[in-house]
Amino acid sequence: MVENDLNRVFHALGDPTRRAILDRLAGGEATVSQLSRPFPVSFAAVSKHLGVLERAGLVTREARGRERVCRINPAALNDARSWLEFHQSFWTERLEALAALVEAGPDSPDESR
Amino acid sequence: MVENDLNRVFHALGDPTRRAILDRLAGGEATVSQLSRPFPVSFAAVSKHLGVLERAGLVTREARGRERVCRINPAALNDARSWLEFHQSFWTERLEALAALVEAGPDSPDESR
DNA sequence: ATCATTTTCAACCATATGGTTGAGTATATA
DNA sequence: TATATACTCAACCATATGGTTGAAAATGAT
Repeated sequence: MVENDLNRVFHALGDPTRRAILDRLAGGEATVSQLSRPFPVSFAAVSKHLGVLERAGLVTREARGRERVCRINPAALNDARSWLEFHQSFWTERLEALAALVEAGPDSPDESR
Repeated sequence: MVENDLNRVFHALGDPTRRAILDRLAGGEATVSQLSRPFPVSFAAVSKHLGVLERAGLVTREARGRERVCRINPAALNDARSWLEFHQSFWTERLEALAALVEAGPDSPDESR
């Protein structure tokens, strides 16, 4: 299920409007109309984006009267960040290993096969 | 341009096959056919995925004879990780602020209005 | 009760996406 | 030279995506 979540999270983050919505939400909660105001797309489009973000777990919508208050839920970013960090740490390790090899001496610089 | 890169990187990471390719590549470089072997899609499909990953800067393809050697380039993950960490650190700060408020005393626990 | 506001939903459209197959190109091998 | 291998490219297909507009539903205000 983490797999599926990662799909949804990364896919949600792949759209600039949705990232902008999250940026805005980082400044505090907001209603759908407050959120949609600065964007050059229709109200309904923003509502759809919020649906995508909500399904990815990145945003929660809570009814308050006739409004929906949206909040960011950065906990959903954890899996994505873990994934990225795993790959980056792998890279760091490899670079360090390479540097160690290079420093150890130019005798066996190539062990790629 | 970072914007555009983020679009491409997050979009590329949104597909499970592409993440699996990166996972595989984390184990070391591989040719396109080596990469495509374990996947239940056609050779051409994997080649396309590699194109997406390459355009996102996540993978490099280098010709070696008739083969293409693919390598992961985790440096491209930097922007994505920065973006995620910004939003998470924001969140952490807010949580800490909330915790501080709660500890400070139950007199003004609700300032959400 | 009526009207306005906020939001979602449904239908629709153009384009993007991920997949296929088949042809084409370049390199290795017989 | 002929043939097999590794790969990309082009054309095509089904579905997903992001956008629109126009109801519809629920709540607030008069």
